[in-house]
Amino acid sequence: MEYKIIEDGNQIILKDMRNFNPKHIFECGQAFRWTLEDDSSYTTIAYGKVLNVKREDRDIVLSNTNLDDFNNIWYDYLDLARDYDEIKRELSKDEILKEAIKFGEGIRVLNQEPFETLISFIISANNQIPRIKRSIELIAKHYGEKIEGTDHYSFPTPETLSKAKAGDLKEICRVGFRGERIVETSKIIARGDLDLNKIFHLSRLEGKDLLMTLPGVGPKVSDCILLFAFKKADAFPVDVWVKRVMEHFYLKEETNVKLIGKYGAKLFGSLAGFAQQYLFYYARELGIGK
DNA sequence: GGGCAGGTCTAAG
DNA sequence: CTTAGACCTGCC
Repeated sequence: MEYKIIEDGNQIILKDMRNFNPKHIFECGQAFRWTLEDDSSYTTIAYGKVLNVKREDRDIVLSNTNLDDFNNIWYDYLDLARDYDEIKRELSKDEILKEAIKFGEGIRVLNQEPFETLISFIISANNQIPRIKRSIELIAKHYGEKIEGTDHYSFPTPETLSKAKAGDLKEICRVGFRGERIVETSKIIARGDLDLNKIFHLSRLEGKDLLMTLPGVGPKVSDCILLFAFKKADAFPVDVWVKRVMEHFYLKEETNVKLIGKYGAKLFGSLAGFAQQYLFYYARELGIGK
């Protein structure tokens, strides 16, 4: 580990932290509960806690936390055990990825909570980031628990969401036609008919088959959940942006998403998920194909 | 006002 | 097994 960890009051400071750019990490479409503050730091609610993250020169400052939470929660959540220099070195053998990495050099893939990730990406279907974020905040506010001493709310449990009315989700939380899918999926999880934690021990393809039995979870959403919550780094979610960037730089012709998914998985192998994040950020920054 | 956005589901071919 | 159409919503 090339950086140093320092505890200072309610802060944890990662000294000389490389491969960690908050904008790249929190605005690359993998997480929806990070908000940009006036001081250009980012705040999130996860694992029932509120965390603020700020880059200060060469350091990353995590505020409103302590060493215990850092070790038990944030170290894994922020994927701090992973060697991104090595990943970038490997992926840079590909000339296009080498360019993409220049844009999103500070990207990391977060390890998020399974149920929240599941519901969040059901909401993401045929949707836009600002609206996805708003719906998730509204769901937390109406169905989650207030976090003591703050104005923030945790994301609700499967049990709570399984008792929600699809109509309320639609009218109050603005999720539209995804309301039924959210309730039905929550019921399946709450009943224990599908044990999400089991997926940690499955291969990507086995996990994908299991997730796709849930209402609202198709090929793209399942890959996102596998990558962002279950550490399946070989998952290669193909959304419209990845489709555009792959067609533009690699395939040179219109190609259906299923084929692009196979192509990416084969080309990038066990690092496909990281490649996808760099390419996604690159495509959006450049507005490729728009 | 019609079109479209970080897909999925359904009903057909 | 591949492929159109519909689908909530909010902003252009």
